[in-house]
Amino acid sequence: MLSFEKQLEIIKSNTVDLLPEGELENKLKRAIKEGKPLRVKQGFDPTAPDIHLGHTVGLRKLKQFQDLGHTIVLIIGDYTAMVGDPSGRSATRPQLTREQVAENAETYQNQFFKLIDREKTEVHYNGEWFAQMSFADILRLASQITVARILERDDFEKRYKSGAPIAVHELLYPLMQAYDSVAIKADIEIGGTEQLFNLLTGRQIQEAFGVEPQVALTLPILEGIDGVQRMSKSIGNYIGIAEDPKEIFGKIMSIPDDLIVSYFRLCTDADQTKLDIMAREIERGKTNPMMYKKELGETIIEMYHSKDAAQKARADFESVFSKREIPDDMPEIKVRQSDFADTNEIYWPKFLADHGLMDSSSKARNLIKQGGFQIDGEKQSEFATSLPFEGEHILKVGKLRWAKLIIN
RNA sequence: GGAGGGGUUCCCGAGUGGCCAAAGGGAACAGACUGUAAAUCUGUCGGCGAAGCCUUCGUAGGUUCGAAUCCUACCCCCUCCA
Repeated sequence: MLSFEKQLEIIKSNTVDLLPEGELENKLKRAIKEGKPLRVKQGFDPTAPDIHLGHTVGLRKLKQFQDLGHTIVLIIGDYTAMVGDPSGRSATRPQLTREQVAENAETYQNQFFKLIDREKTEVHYNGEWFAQMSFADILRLASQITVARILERDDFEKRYKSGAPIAVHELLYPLMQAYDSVAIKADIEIGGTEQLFNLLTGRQIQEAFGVEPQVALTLPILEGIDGVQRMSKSIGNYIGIAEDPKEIFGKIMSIPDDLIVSYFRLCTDADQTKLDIMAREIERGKTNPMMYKKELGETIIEMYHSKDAAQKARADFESVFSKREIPDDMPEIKVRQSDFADTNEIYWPKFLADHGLMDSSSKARNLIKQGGFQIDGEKQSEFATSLPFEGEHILKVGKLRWAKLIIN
């Protein structure tokens, strides 16, 4: 094990809250002295099966603990998923069925262990204890906290005041998460800043059940690629680690520039010195933010896929978007001249819609009007091309869609 | 059980008899610009081979020359009082 000071430094990096003051120090000292690793918990509800960069902030912190020799305890919240964490939510979440949860949990775990050493991780489903509980047990648990206390939370308070509905089972969520900490005797629990209440409730409930209270460690919340809301699958502003490298690279390139540094900080191993230099250079306009964004894209793809994939994704992006080259793989559309014999021309709006390049011919017509349709690199301003039209042609529809048209 | 509020185009949200394919915002898309799929600006944003027509405002009927707007029934959601 590393020295106390060194460990503390690593653990504290990037954290927002570490409560209560000084308690981590005590636990850590004791752990080192007794050679007994800390039990570090984080739970995930398998509400959606894909892990995205937002999740990796916590997972990477767990990894640090793991590398320091501590024990990671992963809770897969199959029961809590049936409630849906109300944290930061303004509406009741849809409840999932057992089947959906089981399915998601499976996919989820496979992705977990891209970051964390499977061998050294303890995995629990919270169904392990919740499925056993009787109604009397639930009452006992529920009696440990007051409604006022739960309603203190920002999100509930807002919903309550604004008259938005709060279902009773939602009130149970913090207690369930807290009880997880009792069940696995967590020393530390990790979560995003919006989890602070849940984490602190954990302490209270642990105490009530005679377990030493955990330390609450919160991490910054990663913004989604829209740069506004937190990264979340349901909002659709996420980058999944299992996504296609090209897709990841593209999404990274589309994040607002002022997110670059925080993405580097929270999602990569870049050290503080590098982050400082980067922030300064971007601010002074010394380096084009694009350079860092590309580096970010490569770094992240390399972490979850491979160096090759990273380089390829970058090269593809550069050729298609920077140099405006034609991509090497594009769908082919094969047609015959005789297909258009009745009008003796190809009417593009309909053609593009029929071949799935546009949603509808109205939209296609607009796109052509706006100059977004090219044949062999030439903007088309006419809706139709008269017939004899043969051979291979490259169609560019908007900025992203390409197709090779083969007519004979 | 009682009283009240509401369901509008991808989302939020205006609209209370014609001027409404429906304000505004967001998202999305396109163009310009840029060594970014960033930022910014402009435009488009139900469907139809452009006129004009067709289908949309919870569902089903009805009133009217004409309904998102009025009436009836039904479904769903929410709040408050008990």
